[in-house]
Amino acid sequence: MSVQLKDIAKHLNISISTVSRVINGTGRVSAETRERILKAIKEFGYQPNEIARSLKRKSAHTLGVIVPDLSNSFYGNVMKGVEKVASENEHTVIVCNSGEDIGKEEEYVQLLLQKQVTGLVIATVGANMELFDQYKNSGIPIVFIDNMPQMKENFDVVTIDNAKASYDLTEHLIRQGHEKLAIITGPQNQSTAEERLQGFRSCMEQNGRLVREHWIGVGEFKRESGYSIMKSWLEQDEIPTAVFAANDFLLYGAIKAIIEKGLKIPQDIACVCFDANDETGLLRPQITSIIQPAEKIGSIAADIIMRREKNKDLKMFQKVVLEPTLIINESSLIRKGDRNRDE
Amino acid sequence: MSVQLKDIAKHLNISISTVSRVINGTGRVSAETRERILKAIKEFGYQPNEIARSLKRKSAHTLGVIVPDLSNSFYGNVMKGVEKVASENEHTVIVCNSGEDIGKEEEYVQLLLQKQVTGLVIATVGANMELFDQYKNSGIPIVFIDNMPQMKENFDVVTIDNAKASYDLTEHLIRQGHEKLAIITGPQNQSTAEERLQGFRSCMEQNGRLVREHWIGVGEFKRESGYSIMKSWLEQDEIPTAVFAANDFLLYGAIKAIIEKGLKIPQDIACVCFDANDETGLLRPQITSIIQPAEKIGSIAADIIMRREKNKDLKMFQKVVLEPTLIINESSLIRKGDRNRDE
DNA sequence: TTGAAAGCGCTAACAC
DNA sequence: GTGTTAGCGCTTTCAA
Repeated sequence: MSVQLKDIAKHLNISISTVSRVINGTGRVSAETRERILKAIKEFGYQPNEIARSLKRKSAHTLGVIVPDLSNSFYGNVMKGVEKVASENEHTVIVCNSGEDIGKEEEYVQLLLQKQVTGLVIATVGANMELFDQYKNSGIPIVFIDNMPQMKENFDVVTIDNAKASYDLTEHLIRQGHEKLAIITGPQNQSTAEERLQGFRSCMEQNGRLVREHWIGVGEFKRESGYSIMKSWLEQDEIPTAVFAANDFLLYGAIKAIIEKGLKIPQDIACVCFDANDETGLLRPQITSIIQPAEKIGSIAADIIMRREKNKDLKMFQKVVLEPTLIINESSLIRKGDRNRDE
Repeated sequence: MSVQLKDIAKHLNISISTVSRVINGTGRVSAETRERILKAIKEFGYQPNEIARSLKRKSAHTLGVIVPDLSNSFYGNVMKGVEKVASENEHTVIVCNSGEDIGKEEEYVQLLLQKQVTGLVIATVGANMELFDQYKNSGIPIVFIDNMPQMKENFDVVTIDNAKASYDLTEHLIRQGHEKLAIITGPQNQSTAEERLQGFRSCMEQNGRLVREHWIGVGEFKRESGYSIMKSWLEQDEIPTAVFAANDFLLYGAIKAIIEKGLKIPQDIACVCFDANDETGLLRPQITSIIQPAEKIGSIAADIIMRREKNKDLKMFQKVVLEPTLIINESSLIRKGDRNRDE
């Protein structure tokens, strides 16, 4: 495998450790030999073998990240944040795409453990705690983002207050005069989906609104789910005047159904959701949405790991709760007298 | 570092190598000892140290990927494809975000080399070949996607025919009756940007159209570039009737300028671009665009590396040219009599 | 069928 | 200042 320490040591007729010293800038070496070594290194195109270094130092200088969907721009931004901080700290990052498959997630957790990652950042799609037990006694820090496991007390967490954000979003709809609210959320074993429903519920109750159980749709955080759930509602006699979707894809699907039915947004049905971050500026209608600071979530998560690496015996766990942004747009704004009631 | 081979060997009073054998399923071991070992492994929660394995086998079972922007969904999809194939072959993938910074890209190339990656997939932002020289004699395969370096003969490549796709897109505009075409492209040291301009040019010439040099805008593959270039054109007396953007962000910016000016798409200015893959279904106008098979690009690139790993002495390099899809949408379709000429 | 031992490429204690 | 040497945790000959 190409050129290594001993090659250049032999070439210069000096010991391997002297060469190592100048490479690592550790210990003293005479200016003269240093020169010769540096020259030889360049000449030979020597590159230290990071695997060997990692084995020796017992750290791969690597973070592991597991997300449900790499092509989703929310996670893309999370990755960007993680990568940035990792790189600033001379670490690399291994990405794993669980595809929302809990089995796959589990394999990855294991694999990353074996790869001796410095820490793990994970947007889990389950709530299974046993999975993470091995991490606890391996001493490898693990930071949860987005979805939380049940026993989050023993781990670091960086997230937003989903219930509160959901409450605010719901309140916005109620303030707009809506009585008939429907919600489409995701798998209830994912905490985000569950907390967003909770926030919706508590706001409705707080405001004396009736939550109609048949207008609680549970889908898969995908466009198809949003579409079919909305479609089924639209086939009934009474339809909601406002729809809250727990993420953007669910809403895009719902909107498709609404448009196909010939209804107007927001006049017939107002729409709001999480994560509709419009990077194009061309979405129509423009969506009222809770925007999470995705990149920041990633960078803070990575930062926590870096901190733990420097301070191994940190016993306290932290829960970082970031502030999302509520962006109010045309999809939920009713101009006076502009509304067609459906009955 | 937690439990290791020697621990369970000692516990069972057998040799380390026997334990290794049952873990790897290599060599014969009596059924009885195998049982005892398996039991102990489970009991101890033993996890093999992949770093040590990698050092021994001289392969990290890892792919390196360098992309300009992880939050861009095109690259997100590429990553997804790479990760999928890597995972199927029991490899992990290290991601690096160059941020379109050639210096950073260079550092990453070096770093990944040191990390002993099995192969490198890169969407380079430069055309600098020296950078990749070290790879050549390290024997680590490198696959270029998206942007190509100058001397692509010595490397594998998976891409689309940018010039042809660009030609087709331009031809579509000409067929729509446009005479005054403008193009906004990216940095000319990126082959995609350059080839797309080339394709535009050759189509214009082929069709006897004059290419107006002041309507060739060169920006940065970002929304701001598209906006400012378009804006400057709109401030002049004569404005184009059609705009071709070399990627989606450039176009989104251009559209912003067009709308601000009070002009209509496509009636006043028709718009087309590369990579406007609308996953929301809500973009208005819907964009006529060349869509690249991003995930497939990633998976094929990874596949090439996996193949090279199995067949080290493969001397031939391959150039895989994938077929993109031209999606024709309202942003460039003129209904008869619907056009306002600007002079 | 099992064990001893060499060694993957490097770092770091320890000696000179 | 420089060299010798003992590992890091594992796989894999080679012997027994």
